[in-house]
Amino acid sequence: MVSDERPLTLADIARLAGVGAATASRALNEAAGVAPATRRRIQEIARAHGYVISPAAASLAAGVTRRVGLVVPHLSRWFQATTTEAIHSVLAAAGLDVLMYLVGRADERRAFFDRLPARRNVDALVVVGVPVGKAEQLRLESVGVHVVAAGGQSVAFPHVSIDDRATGRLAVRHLVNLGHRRIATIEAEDPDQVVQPRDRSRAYDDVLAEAGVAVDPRLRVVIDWGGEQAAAAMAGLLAGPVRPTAVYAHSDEVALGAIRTIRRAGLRVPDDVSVVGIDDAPPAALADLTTVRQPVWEQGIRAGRMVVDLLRTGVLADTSVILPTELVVRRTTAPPRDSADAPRRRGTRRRRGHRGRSPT
Amino acid sequence: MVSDERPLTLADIARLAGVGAATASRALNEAAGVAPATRRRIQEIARAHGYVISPAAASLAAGVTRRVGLVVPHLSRWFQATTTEAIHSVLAAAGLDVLMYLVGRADERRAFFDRLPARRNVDALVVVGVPVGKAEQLRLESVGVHVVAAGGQSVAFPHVSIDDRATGRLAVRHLVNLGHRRIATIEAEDPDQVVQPRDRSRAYDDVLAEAGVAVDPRLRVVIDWGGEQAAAAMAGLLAGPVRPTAVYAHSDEVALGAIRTIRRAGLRVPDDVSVVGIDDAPPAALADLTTVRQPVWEQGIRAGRMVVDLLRTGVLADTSVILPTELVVRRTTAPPRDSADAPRRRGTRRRRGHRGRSPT
DNA sequence: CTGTTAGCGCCTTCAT
DNA sequence: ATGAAGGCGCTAACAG
Repeated sequence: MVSDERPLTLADIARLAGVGAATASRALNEAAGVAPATRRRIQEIARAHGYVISPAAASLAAGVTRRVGLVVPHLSRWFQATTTEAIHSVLAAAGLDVLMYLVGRADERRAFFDRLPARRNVDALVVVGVPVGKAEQLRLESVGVHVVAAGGQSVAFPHVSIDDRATGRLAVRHLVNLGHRRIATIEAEDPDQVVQPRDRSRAYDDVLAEAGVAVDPRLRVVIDWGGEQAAAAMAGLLAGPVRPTAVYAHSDEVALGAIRTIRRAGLRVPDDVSVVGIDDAPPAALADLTTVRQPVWEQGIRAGRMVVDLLRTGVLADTSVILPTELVVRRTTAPPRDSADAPRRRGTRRRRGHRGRSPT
Repeated sequence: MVSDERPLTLADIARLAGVGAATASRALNEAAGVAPATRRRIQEIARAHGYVISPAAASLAAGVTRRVGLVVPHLSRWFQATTTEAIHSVLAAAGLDVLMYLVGRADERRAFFDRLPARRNVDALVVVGVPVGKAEQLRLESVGVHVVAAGGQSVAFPHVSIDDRATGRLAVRHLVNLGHRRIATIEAEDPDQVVQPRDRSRAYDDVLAEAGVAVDPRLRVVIDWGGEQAAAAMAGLLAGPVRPTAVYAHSDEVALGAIRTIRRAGLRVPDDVSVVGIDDAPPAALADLTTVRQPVWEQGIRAGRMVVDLLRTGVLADTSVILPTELVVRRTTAPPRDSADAPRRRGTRRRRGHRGRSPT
């Protein structure tokens, strides 16, 4: 078994190549000031002997870690998982290692910023969907780690995200355009306060006001993020005094939960109730859900690039990147059946395909 | 404001506390041999000054990284994301940092094992759902990093997983017990070869054989993993010469895709076609899908503990942990409908439907 | 219990 | 273009 030999050091390689350690170091790091032939020879020897640099030593000597911390609440959430993958792909391509910090619970987040494990452990931090307060920001800055935010609204840092208000408007506007007036809204609040759905809620008020529809508080329900909670909320809505002809959900997950309840109640989607979500996560397509798509992968890519740029140059051209969203019409929305709610036309059932943008 | 001051070192803290560096080191590392009062004082000073140890220096001196590498194909897959979260929670609690290596594509995996970027970067590796061949195993061992596998069938390493064959049997047996005989199977193969569905396929043959039902190759279809592919496959099945009364899908994702197609075709689930999946991922509950639940979080926890034990003691009590799965009956499976009252589009050979009893 | 002394493996001026 | 030497910050023997 080979396992217990002392790993080769730079000095070993240098000796093998008949050069000094400094030259070996320069050669292996693609640093300037080495004769091409020498460099090749050294690299060849290193490769042949399976030499691997000691990150610890390099890090200690050079003062950089070549590591980036990824701070994210939950990987089980599609948005965060996808963003994380995208960020990782960019960082990995740039030769940076990714340290993962999962901070879903508030106490985990506090502990993270308290202990600042990232302090000397990473060169930069990417926070995905985590609220970073002013205090944390200062703390981070004073410690000299760069920070980039993705998918949140941490205006304090360079960030990339979508416009939540415009996104919500797309969804509600679609329902209004179909002729709906009794539109319920299921607002998902993150129990861990990670996501502030404020803007998605405002969008509802905006569009209803523009359409001259009074907001009926009985049609607004706030839940903890999650399909099950949404299902329960929908049950309440169906049992309530005002039955909605359409539902605006803050996410696909919520929308899907609502749909399950509607179907279980013997009602049909979209014939009896239309439902629209936000995200266009994979289950949305499988459930034929009308939703507003946000470019999740792209957000991660952009955030990753920001970090790489920051690490390379120390500065950033674009400090705020807002990506566009688009309505994806599938088969969970249709005009309301009851003509009292549909001034324009009676509900006709659509059979096939029909993907694409909505009548704005 | 933002300080460019040199970060405090252990020596600074030692001086501040009026002790030697060694004592300070011992105090901060909870190592034995420090007077309680002294220790408290040192810790207090360190905290007050916001001292943070330099991982690089500690690592270089001690020869361990206190980092664990997590090798996983995709975070966007529910199984892998959940397992990853679970593993992370255990490792974080043990004070270990987690380095993430995403190797979804075959070339990424090859590159990983070729270059072994983890080589001197981590103390151990957890591989989640990645096939590790004999060659890779030797490579890893020769480098002296511990390896634990989760959710795969890498018998070469300490591992935790489920029994895929038994799991598949649960699903198919359920359909058979309901009285189904024309059972289609949609087998999902990972295009990246990460998952080998062999055992889930065998389960189908097993149970059908036991039930005395001949396997009809026209009812077996193999696809690339994914809901969309499953939807297409289901369309093929419905258009085929033998219409199944039930479908056994290799995963929930596949099952959901199939259901969409069935519904779009104007058929009903489970009245016209029953569908069963595997996993019990969150969308399963939302879609009321009958499925076989596997304890994903638990698998991650167990794998994480294995690593921690390995790092602490160097050995492992249990080197192979197989966790149980269970059938979850929801509303996508039911006995086959009597052919007499089944409206058909094309004539099919009718077989006497054997009324099923209630599911187990 | 505590201090002193050596490195850990590499990068980086400085010479040459 | 290359080599020599110092030090990055910490831990692990040893002494005391």
